[in-house]
Amino acid sequence: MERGQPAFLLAQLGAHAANQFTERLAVLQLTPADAGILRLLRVAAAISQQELSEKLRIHPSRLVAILDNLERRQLVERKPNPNDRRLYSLHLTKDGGEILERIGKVAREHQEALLSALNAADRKKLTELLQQVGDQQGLTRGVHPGYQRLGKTKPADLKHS
Amino acid sequence: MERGQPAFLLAQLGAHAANQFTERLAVLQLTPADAGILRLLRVAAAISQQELSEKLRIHPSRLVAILDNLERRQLVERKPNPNDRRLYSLHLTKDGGEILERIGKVAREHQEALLSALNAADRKKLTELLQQVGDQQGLTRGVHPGYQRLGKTKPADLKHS
DNA sequence: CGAAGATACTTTCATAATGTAATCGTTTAT
DNA sequence: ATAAACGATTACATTATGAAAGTATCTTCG
Repeated sequence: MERGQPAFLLAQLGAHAANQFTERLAVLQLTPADAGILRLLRVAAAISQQELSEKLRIHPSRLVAILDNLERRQLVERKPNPNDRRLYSLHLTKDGGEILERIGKVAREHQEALLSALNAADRKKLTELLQQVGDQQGLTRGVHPGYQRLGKTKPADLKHS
Repeated sequence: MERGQPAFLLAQLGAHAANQFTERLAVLQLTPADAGILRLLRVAAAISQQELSEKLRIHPSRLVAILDNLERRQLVERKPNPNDRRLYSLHLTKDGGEILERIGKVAREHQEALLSALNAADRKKLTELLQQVGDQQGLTRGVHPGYQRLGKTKPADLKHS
């Protein structure tokens, strides 16, 4: 909770980085969740909504609307799964692949702007340290935990005037 | 947007750190906002709600309920400001000071758990690097930007079936 | 002085985010 | 074949949050 404490700095900078990236993505009319989905579909094509929701920790019911939107914009396609008609087989479209490249460009610009204070050696060192901490903390590489409500603040808010 | 990219790692770890800290605070029946307020009141006693909302970037109308809660729990006190009866003069109570110490303890435990992968030298290095980046990015030391909706995602969600 | 405007806090209201549970069609197991 | 399980979807409740109006107070200026 103090100014120079690394844990606080991490939370502070992490939020800042996420905010900045969110702003940049908005130019492409995308949210971070959208980008995460597109990125995952590139390497894990044909997965179902269930699998997608598990991997990205997005609630299945929320995923519906997100995919509706991405599909309407022709970035993603829901194909029927021949083996099981309950499941969809999700795929990146051509447009989806193209926008993914633009996302990559945005991400590189974002990172460059974010780390402009550091030289190459320092960036490398920072990356290593973060990676070590992340690994030890059991974070899945490439999956942003989001900021979901976890323990949902206990109702210490009894409202009796 | 890739696995080993420092910007992503930063956002990912920052969210993780914030989540973990939020969980630990919940044990004390406090939210991060509560903790931020208590901490600020220790060093900036007698400020008004207006000032508080500006410093912590909390919407004034939201602050009302938060302070109602803290005051009901006797952690904070709204004293009248003799010079201007529109303003409150906010103060930490004795209980507030005590819980602040417990918050400090929780924060230290949190940080220790978070950085257990790193030795002292690495922690120092990490802190320096984060500080450099944070300063260059214009972040106010000690103020968490929160995750407020910034540009509010453009309505690319025209719902025309 | 006293009216007009600004300011601080509070309240009300509209909207958005997100989770729970029910629903529908399909598949699997007995 | 029937029951249970499952994936996707929808409906609904809850919560978060900001915009704006309301109330009291202060300041400014005629």
